[in-house]
Amino acid sequence: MTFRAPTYVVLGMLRLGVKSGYAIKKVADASTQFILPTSLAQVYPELARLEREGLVTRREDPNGSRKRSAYQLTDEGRAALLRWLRSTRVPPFQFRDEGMLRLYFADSLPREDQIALIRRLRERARDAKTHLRRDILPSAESQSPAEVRFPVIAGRMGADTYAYWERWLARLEAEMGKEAASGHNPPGSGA
Amino acid sequence: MTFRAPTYVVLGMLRLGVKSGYAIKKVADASTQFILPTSLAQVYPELARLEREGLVTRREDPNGSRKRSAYQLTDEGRAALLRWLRSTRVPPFQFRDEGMLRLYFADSLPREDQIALIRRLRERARDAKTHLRRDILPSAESQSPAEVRFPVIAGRMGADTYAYWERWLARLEAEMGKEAASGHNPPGSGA
DNA sequence: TATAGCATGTAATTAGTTACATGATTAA
DNA sequence: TTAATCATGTAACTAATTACATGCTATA
Repeated sequence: MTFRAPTYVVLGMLRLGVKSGYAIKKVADASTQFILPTSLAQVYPELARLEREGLVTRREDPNGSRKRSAYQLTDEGRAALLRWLRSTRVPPFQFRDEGMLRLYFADSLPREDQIALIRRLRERARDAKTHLRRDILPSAESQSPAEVRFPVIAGRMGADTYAYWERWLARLEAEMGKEAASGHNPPGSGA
Repeated sequence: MTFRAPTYVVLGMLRLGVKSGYAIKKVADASTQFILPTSLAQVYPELARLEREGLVTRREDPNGSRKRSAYQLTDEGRAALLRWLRSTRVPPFQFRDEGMLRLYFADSLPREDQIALIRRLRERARDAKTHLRRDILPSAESQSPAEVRFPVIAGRMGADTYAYWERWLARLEAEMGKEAASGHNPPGSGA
């Protein structure tokens, strides 16, 4: 049995008291989404597999006459989550971001379009920051009990990172604009 | 014909004057790797496909008696790269990072292990920063001609982001350590 | 009464990685 | 002479997304 990150999204959500597959997807969309997107076609097979392997148990939990399954961690499931959290093997960072890849190859563009690209990246960082601070963090702060602090900490790390990128790209944009205004145009630039 | 990010790694590398599939992989490993990892099993079929669709042309380019293919962009290939760079549709940021996911679920850990997790994440950020600044950026600065600046800019953005995370996590680590030392232990914390 | 949301799943497709296979050349 | 690097590809597998399919319930 091998586990990947989506496995631990499911185990972690169950640990936080989320019970059904549908609810895991909903809560993930309003929280871990910004770290790792999760789809229902991952969640349901993963729950079935975790049950087969004894990390979770399932019971019927109908909502009125609408049927529903409630899952909870077994001791083994809790242990697996802890082992993962404690594991010293942390995979390397990688941005996997198409926007940053565009920045890498931006030399092919004329100066004007380079600046436009940087502006778009900055605006995206600003929007992501605003989204996290306005839509994600408040609900995480209010909905989770006092002893649950790390969802908010992780959300702040994300929001602060976007804010950092916004500043970083604003500075780059300003520098590029100044160069363009002063007529400084390095040879070979442009399409 | 649909294109994804790996397609543009290939087109972008060809635009920068890299010629063979093997060389694309090598250069990517020393540059775009930190944004988007690239494997040979992606590069070769992608080159074949781009040739079929007329975005690149291939010619024999033997190295001594060892055979080799040299690819270069067609006008259509250059246009496709420019269209992508100019496209206003920028996919949303997402971290896709297992380390940050661990942070999100760290409430299950006892205080001591929470601090250890944060320390590991900080050390990983420090190592990634050092790697970029020491191994990646110098070669990008020396190897690329003067009119090619964006590989270095993207590399700096990456390195500065890691440096930011290092500071951010150091601050969090210090705060957690202080709380632990002062005996402040919120109810419900721990495994 | 019809739309949105709750709830659970499978099928098909697309994407990506790892392993396999081959062979030449160069440097230790 | 042997290990590393150059060079090109395919096969097999693993992972992830999108689309499909179904049916109930609450609300506008």
